[in-house]
Amino acid sequence: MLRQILHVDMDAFFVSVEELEDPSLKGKAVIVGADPDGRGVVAAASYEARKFGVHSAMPIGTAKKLCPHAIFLRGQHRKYSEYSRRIHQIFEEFTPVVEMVSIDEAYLDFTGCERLHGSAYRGADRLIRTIKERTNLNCSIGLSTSHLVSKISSDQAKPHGLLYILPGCEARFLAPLAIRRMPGIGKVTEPELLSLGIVTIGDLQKMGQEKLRARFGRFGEGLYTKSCGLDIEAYQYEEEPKSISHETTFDADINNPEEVERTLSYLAQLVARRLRDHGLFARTLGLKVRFAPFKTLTRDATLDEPTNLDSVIFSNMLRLLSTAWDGKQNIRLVGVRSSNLGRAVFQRSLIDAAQHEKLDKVLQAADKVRKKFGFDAVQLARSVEPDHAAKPRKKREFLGREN
DNA sequence: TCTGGGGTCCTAGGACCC
DNA sequence: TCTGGGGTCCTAGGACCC
Repeated sequence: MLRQILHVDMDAFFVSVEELEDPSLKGKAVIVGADPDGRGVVAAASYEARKFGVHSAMPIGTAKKLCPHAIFLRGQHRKYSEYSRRIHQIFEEFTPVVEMVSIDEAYLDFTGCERLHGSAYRGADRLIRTIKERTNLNCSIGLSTSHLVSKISSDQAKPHGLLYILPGCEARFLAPLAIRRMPGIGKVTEPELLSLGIVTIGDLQKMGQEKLRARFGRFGEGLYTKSCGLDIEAYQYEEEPKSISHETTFDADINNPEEVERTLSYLAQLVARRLRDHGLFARTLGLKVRFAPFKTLTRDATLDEPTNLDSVIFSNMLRLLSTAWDGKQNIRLVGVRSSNLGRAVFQRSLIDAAQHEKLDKVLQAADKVRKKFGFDAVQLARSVEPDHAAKPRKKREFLGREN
């Protein structure tokens, strides 16, 4: 049976939600992202703003220069999640096989749904109209026999379009497209390929599997397979995270050890709480430091006993920090990462057991208070500033990019 | 242009083991 | 007394995605 895979992508999702909340924004240059006078990036731009060259991931200062008259918004992640949930519900009315890949994007498998929808094409058309009727949001859909081709064709269909690639026409559809359209080819690989005279996906097809493998190894082999429109493998849905991390960029570069430590303490607590929320323990802890000139380094430590305790994570961060920083260079960003995650109950030494049990109870109580009053209601002593705010200099709204 | 934050996956070298 | 081969784990860095 021919597979029928849809890739559904919301059009300018963050901006469109903002327009629903405030219709006066419609048709204007709107940019959702960081503080335009601070250091950050664009999360989403309206089509009007894009005419000035603004796009997501661009430094926000650059966007302001290109489009000074734009309306700059910080973004309301809760609202976006709410709409995302509603859209997800609509998807599930169309097929049981739904994979949300991000807040505004999903794969739907329509294989064998003819009795429900007629052709997959008609089903996709009805889905676009249903989403519009029920949420007043536009989306674009790519439809084909593979995830990869549908993903690329939804991009080509934007805005508010539906593109159906007939079975057997995948390679022909891809051939004229620029290599940058291919997921996995980014700002580093693109120039590398261009320098070899590879400009379009068709050039990849022509080069052939052997040559690409010789030049790029396994990555090249994958490139060839993808250029022909074949999925490398089925998408598997991971419900369990592989890592949990938090990081923060300072308003201004700093070299004050107390402030660095206070921030690490705060981040360690964020990570630890999320581990406990998931019922997970981390065996590997990582520190990330970005210095003022954007040079980034990481330091890892693997523990004998997995942990989800604030204090254990924090003390390891201090240890790693001492190996990474001489106190002289200015620091731009610090991050705390936990990985090697597992659920397994581990053995503690008997002497520690009672102490750990006490600590666990305290932490559970803290998590409860936080659920009620917000994360900042309870803090490790180390992350509280001597005289005022109980958090690092800056607390940001979520600003994940939408595409 | 002066570059966020949350992730995933890949590579490569060294330690260590048999 | 100039040297193995395979497997696994760990660390560091980097590309890429949304």
